Amino acid sequence: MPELPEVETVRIGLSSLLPGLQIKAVTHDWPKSFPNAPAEVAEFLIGARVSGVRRRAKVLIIDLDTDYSLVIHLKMTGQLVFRSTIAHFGAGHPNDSLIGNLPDKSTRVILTFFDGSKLFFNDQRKFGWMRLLPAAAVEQLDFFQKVGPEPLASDFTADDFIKRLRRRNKSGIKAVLLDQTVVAGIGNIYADESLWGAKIHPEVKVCDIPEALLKALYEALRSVLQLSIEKGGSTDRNYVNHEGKRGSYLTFARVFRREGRPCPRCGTTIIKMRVAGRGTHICPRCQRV
DNA sequence: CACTTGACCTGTCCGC
DNA sequence: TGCGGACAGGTCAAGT
Repeated sequence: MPELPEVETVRIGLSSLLPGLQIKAVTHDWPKSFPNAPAEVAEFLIGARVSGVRRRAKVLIIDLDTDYSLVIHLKMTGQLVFRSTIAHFGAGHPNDSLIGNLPDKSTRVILTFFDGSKLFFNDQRKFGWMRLLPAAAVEQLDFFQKVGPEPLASDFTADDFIKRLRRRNKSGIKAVLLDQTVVAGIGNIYADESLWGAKIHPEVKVCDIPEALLKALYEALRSVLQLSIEKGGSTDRNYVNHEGKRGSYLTFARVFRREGRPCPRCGTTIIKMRVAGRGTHICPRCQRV
């Protein structure tokens, strides 16, 4: 669920809060959430100061002044919530906050800083993880070696996009969009939204899609991702930002989670189907190619 | 090789 | 009300 716009929203939030903070303590209740703790934690995490927060694909990277980095993948239900003082560890406004007192039963890791603030890594389904790695080792991770380009990078062109799609010419377009080695950061929500935008059926093979439609898909994908970042991402069930607040993109979604409701373009009822093993939302009239 | 399926997990929702 | 099963869907590994 956290896809590129959700992780980017968290990055933006934490970038204004974490740099300069010094780590005092770490607790973790679920070994797989922090698999290489505690081996190197005492030496390279405790006492370290945060020097910056980055994102690559759906991965968040918290850089430390020990030349180590915390690499974090939220997978489906991960949350990173920052609370500045004990007084604020309680619930936020009920209208916009999905979580209350922290830690709660899905808290896996807590970073405590010397000023009393805390960063909570919550993960209901325990698929997410956090790893402490030498900064130089981060880009050597198998995932980063294979992951495709950032779709919002200024130098990522429609030609680049189409060339990469063409390498999977015989595969269905949705499966290709979800393949992180083709383009980074796209998940189920933005695959469905961008395919609707370009009027492409998710099961159509790449080789059967006209060039002009692939170019439209490039434009739709970039504008959907950009809009979602502006709206703070999508909150379907679990996603919250660094303040524990929901994102509002789904208010603007055209097809995702809108089965049974009219297509905003032609009024045809949106249907839900299964493509590439995922719940997939389409307008059966608009998306016929 | 490319695709599909299963595993990793928990919470929610639906039908009986 | 309780209970089993389907479903949610990011990524990797194993199977077809």
